Amino acid sequence: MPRNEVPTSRRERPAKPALTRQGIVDAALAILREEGLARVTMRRIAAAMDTGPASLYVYVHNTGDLHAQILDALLAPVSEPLPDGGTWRARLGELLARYRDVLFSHPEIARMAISTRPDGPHYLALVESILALLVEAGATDRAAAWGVDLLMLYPTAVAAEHATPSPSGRAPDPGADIAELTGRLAAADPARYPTISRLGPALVSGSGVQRFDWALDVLLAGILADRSGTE
Amino acid sequence: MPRNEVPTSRRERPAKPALTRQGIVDAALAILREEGLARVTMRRIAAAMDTGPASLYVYVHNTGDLHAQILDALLAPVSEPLPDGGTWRARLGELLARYRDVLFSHPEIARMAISTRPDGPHYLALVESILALLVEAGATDRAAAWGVDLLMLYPTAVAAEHATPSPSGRAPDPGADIAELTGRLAAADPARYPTISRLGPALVSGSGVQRFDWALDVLLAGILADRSGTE
DNA sequence: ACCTGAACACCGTTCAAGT
DNA sequence: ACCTGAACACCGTTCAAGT
Repeated sequence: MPRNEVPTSRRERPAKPALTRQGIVDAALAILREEGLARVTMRRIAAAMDTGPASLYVYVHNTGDLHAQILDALLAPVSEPLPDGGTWRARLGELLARYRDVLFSHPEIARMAISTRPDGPHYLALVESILALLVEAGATDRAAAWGVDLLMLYPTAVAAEHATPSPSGRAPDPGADIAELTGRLAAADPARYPTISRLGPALVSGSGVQRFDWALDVLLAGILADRSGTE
Repeated sequence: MPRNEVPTSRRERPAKPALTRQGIVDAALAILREEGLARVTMRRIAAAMDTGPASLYVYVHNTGDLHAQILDALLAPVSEPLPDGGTWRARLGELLARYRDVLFSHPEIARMAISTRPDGPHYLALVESILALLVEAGATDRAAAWGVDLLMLYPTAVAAEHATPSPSGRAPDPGADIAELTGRLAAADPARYPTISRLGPALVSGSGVQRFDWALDVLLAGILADRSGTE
C-alpha cells in the first residue's frame, strides 16, 4: 500500500477532510455545528485536520475569508426552488423566512455577516431572487436596488441580536432577552421616561415571528410606496 | 507626605484614572479613541491603570458589561436638547442622524451594540424621544413600540457594516466597499443573475447619507401606514 | 509549490494569597 | 472588602526551514 493512502477502516476522525480550500471549509462547518463559531478558529480547524495552523494559510487568506465561505455554504438550502405558484409576496416571505432561519440557527454567523458581506454564489442567488420579486411587485428600479439591502439587513440584524458577543459557551436561552428587557423597562423611571413606561407592554409584546412578519410588511409597504425613481 | 498621595508633577500618564467603575470606563474610552475597540481589552486597560487585569473584575462583570458602559457614554451627545421648532419628522431625522454619527465614528461599537443591547440612561433617553415622536406623528401604540426597534436597528447595522470584523489595525477606507462591490457585481454572470446585472448601477448608487435618508422615509412610511393596532 | 514547527505578540477569566 | 501575581487555556499570523 502506498504510504499516502490511509486505510478506510481507521475509526477515529472518520470524516477527516483533505487539506484543500473545500476541505478546510467542511472541517469548519463540522466544528461550527458541534462547538459553535467561537471554536471555529484556525488552530481548532488545523487540529481537526491533524496539522498546524500555518498550513491553512496556503488555502485561506485569513479568518474573515474563512467566515465568508462558511456563510455561503450555509446559504445553500435558501436557494433551493420555491414551491410553484403563490403571489410575489408569499414567495418573498418564504425566501426571507428561509434566510432568517439559517441565520437564527447560527447567530454568530449573522453577527459576522453584517460586517463581512458574503459574495458566494448562494448569496448572489438570493439577492437575484429578491430583486426580481420586488420588480415583479412593482417597485421602481431604485427602490428595488436599495430595498434589497434593507430587506436583508433586517433578518441579519435580528438574528445577530441573539448572538452572545464572544464566548460561545453560554446557551442561547431565548426568552431571557424578553425577561431581562421587561425588567429593565419596568425599572425605568416613569417621570423621566413617560412614553417608555406607558408603552411598556407593547414594547415587549409579540413573538419573534410576529414581529418579523410585521417588519416585513412595514418594509415592503415603504419600499413599494416610493415612486421617486419613476420619471 | 502620606505615601498614598501621588505628586501631581508626575508627567507620564497625566490622566491616570482612579480604580473605580467610572475610572475603568474612562480609561477604556481613552484607549478606544486612540487605538480602536480591538485594543480595548481587559489587559490593555489594566496596563493603562498600572495594575493587573484581575483587579478590573472587582468593578466590571466581564467584557460585555464594559462594552455596554462604553456605548452609553458615547451616546451622551445624542440626548442633548434638540433645536426648538421643527416638525416631528425633522426632529426624528436629527435624532437618528446623531445616533448614526456616533455609531459611524465607532463602527466596532455599533457591531457590538447589535448583540449587546445597551441599557444606560442615554440609550433609554433616546428610545423615549423616538417613541414620543412616533406617537406625535400618529403611529399606533404598537407601531411605535415595534417601530422604534426597526428605526434604531437600521443605523446600527449600517454602521456595523463598516467595521472590520476583528483586527482594528486596518484603516476604515470608505469607498473601498463600493469599489469592491461594484467589481463583484460587474463580474456577476448576466445569465445566472439577470436582475443583478440589469440593476447594477442602481445597486451601488447613492451616497451613504442619501441611502440613509431614503431608508428613514421608507421605514416611517411603513410604520405610519400600519393601522392594525387601532381597534 | 506545498507544508510545518516554532515563535511572536497577544487574549479573558479565575483563584489562592495577600493587605 | 479590595487588590493582585500567577496561572490556565487559549488566540491569529508570520517566517525560516524543510520536502
